[in-house]
Amino acid sequence: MLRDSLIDIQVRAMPDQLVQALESAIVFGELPAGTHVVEEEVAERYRVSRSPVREALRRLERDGMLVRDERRGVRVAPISARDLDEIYMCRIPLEGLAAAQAAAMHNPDVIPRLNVCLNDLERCFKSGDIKGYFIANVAFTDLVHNAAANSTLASLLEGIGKRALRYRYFAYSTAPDLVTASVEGSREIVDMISDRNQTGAKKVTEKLIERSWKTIRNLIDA
Amino acid sequence: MLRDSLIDIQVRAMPDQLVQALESAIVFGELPAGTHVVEEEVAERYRVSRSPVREALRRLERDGMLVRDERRGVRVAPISARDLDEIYMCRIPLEGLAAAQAAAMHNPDVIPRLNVCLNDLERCFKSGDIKGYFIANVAFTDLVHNAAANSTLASLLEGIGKRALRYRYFAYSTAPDLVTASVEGSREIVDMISDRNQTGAKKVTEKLIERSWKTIRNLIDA
DNA sequence: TTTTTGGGTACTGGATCCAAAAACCGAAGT
DNA sequence: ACTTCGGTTTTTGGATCCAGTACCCAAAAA
Repeated sequence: MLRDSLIDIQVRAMPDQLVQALESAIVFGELPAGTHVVEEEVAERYRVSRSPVREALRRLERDGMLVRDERRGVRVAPISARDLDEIYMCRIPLEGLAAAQAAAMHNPDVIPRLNVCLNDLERCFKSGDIKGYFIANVAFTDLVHNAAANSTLASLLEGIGKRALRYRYFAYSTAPDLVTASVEGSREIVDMISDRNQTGAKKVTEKLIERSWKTIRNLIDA
Repeated sequence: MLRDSLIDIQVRAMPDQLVQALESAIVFGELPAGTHVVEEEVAERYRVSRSPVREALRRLERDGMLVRDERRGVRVAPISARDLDEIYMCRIPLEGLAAAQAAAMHNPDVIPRLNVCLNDLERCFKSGDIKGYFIANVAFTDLVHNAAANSTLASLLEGIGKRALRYRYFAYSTAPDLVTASVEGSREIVDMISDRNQTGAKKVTEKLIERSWKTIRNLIDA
């Protein structure tokens, strides 16, 4: 039908786009921690009214990217060692579970897609394209999350994954050589998933994240 | 001044109140799964405009209590064995982590408070007060979550905890004797926490939740 | 009788609008 | 010079308005 071919012109709802835009601005440090975000300004900047902006801000608040002072507006969430610890403590078991489930499901056509991602990852790593590396990395983890076939788990991970990304971008952009371990680890995870090795996938994933945690932590403390 | 004495009647923000109200209506089955929730009706029912209602609905959607069909509004999320499985699969490691952290922190004055909760739990159980039992149970788990001193973890658990509550209320109200295991398990958890036994607390918690999962699952399948 | 089409209705999503709280600023008084 | 008070401005939070879309039903066409 004609409708079917036209229907996806309306790609995404407006608040989604705003969330996307603000989110990456926060992750990539264009909006530094603590910046006061004013509804009216965002609305003007993106040529929309305050309604969709308000919704977008609420969502970002819920994801922990923004914090709200009642009746005083929102500001970009501060980053801190404490916050980092909280996030990673939660990420470890959840990412582990996702990897294990992905291995358990063993959807045959995710392996090639994971490999494609892996290549992107390596390419960006070698060419020193930090931002590109992060895009590829998000795509990779998203694939794993989807392969786990648990939308509840996926949405939990999406939220804290983004928060983690802030710290990771901060860490990797100050010490670019950190990505090495990440690339290796990702390859190991793919191996475990294609072997249907649930506990293996879980263990490898948890180790990788734990290591990432420690490394970032050291960098922040310094 | 008179104004000052009146001003704090407005204890919480309006959307919060709406979330609270709708949430419990959903958990306790007053709004059955699939019910179409119309913004205008809710607004009229609670004597507010659509703005705060919209925000409340967005939040409930985000927590998985409501689902949205683009441009067609929201309805109460359907319940299903699949959904139950997703929730519990996530709850197990997270609740386990929370219990372990609570044991690690060992804030001395949470133990008596947990015991108070435990008594409430037992009393409601004995008098067959299902709804009261649930209130006490939420208070209990909230205490554990707070004792873990990880607000990120707490907020993750708050979200899926509520979704789980729907299933638990459904299960317990059809087979009231199920609560027995829950009361015992809760006591064990308190013991582990006061012994500062992290792995023990984790194990016991995970077991308890896993058991609850299986039981509810059987009931749903039937 | 079944399918299509047109109009009417209902509801969401976005844009204003308005009130009230908080931040800002400047003048007066200590 | 420093604080305090009062008015002004900014900005949030809630109410209302308007446009666009999906749904329903009835009438016309096949």
